[in-house]
Amino acid sequence: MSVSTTQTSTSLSSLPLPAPSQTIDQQIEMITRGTFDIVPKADLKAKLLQSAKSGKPLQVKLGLDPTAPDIHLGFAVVLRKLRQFQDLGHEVVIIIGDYTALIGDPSGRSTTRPMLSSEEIAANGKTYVTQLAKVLDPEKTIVRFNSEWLGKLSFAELVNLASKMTVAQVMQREDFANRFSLGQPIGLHELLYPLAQAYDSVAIHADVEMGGQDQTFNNLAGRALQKELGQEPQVVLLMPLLVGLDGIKKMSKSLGNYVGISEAPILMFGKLMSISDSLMPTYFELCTDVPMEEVRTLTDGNLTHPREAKKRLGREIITLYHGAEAAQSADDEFERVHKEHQVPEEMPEITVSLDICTADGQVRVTALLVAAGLAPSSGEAKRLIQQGGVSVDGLKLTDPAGMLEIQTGQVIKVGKNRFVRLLAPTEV
RNA sequence: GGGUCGGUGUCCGAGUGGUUAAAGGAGGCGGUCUGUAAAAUCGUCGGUGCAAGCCUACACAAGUUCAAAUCUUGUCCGGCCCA
Repeated sequence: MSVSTTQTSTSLSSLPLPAPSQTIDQQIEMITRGTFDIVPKADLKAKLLQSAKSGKPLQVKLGLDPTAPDIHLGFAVVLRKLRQFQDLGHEVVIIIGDYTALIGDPSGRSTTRPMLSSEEIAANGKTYVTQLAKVLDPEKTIVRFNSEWLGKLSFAELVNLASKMTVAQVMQREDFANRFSLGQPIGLHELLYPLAQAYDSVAIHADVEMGGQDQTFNNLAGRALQKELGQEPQVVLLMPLLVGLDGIKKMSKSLGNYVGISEAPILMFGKLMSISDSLMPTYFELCTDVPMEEVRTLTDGNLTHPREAKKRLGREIITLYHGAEAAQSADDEFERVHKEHQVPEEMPEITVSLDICTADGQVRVTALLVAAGLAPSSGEAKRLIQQGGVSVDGLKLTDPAGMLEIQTGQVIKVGKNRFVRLLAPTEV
């Protein structure tokens, strides 16, 4: 039986549904893992049943900004859930919000978002496809841009759409309500965002919309608008926002508390080892496929030493993105460096520039740290040295005004885990 | 359009003429302790310089003053109230 997807031209394929080996209830259980909320759960079951009966895959929507993609573990939480749908035979529709971004000039301040040209958007779209392929199945992924339908809306149509929502409804949204009560500005256009996103769901006839917990309002708006316009409303599936390495804020690149899925295994491992113990259960649940029963054993301090559990966590995650071998060697390397206090095998190498050297080949250590990128300024370098945070070949530096004779192979260590190997200056 | 309040370092926030590179908090960074966890604890956080020092900073600009984050004027941006 072949399936025809009604509304798309960019569909990468239309595969017949494989007969899933799990029962619907097992599928529900799998999908439910880690979710923050499913609204309403009963509808999800109904949709899954219906799809199984008709052989027509569900359209699972995810909306994204057209900014340069940056896939970290937090983002991957949502993607991995989408992947589960694909593994059950359903189709994922990625909507790149190029049009919503064009409207956007968020919070007005000094950071005017540059308008993206259509070429840039197309380029970003491509990048997305490659990046998403690390988690998603490209065969079952459709990428669409919302300018396709939003750009065609006439003002009259927009007004009509806008009439489906009230200000009070929009102001329910927590961030709007907060900003309003704090006296922070809210641009009128920002109120249109939920509407625009909701219309995306209408345009593609979404069956399920995935999103982070912070998207609750927008996604529910989609559900409401579909109902309003006579479509069967989508099920809204919300994933919690993964807490970042700091243990407090959500993982994001701009906060610097993230683990990118393309990062070097060793780096990933180190970052994951630094998370707070209390984060482990969440990370296991959201970032790995370790069965929940086993997770409970791993995260019970009486049954498993937290350190071992965390190492396991690191290996599991790295295995997903780099393979089991890379995971094991990252673990081994970590042991060497942190347990046996050896120098890592690989580290950045810096060739010392001649113009910071004196005639007899000496370098002021503060200048060296700055040149090596280990300190942002010489003042900071000085501080690091004074506080005993810098060592050369294992010897702590004490004099911030000190000089050093460069020898190739010298290893500079700053703080606990920043290493650089020096290469002697070369004649130019 | 009118009235009114406000714009301080990464963020929050004190400071209403000099001793202010600017209190306090958050956060960051480094040391000790550890499991590169948490908690605790000590130190540190504009730039440059080996240093003395110099430079740049309290929205922007001009001014008053021996001296301005602090006073005046203008500009820009924002909140609230009224229309």
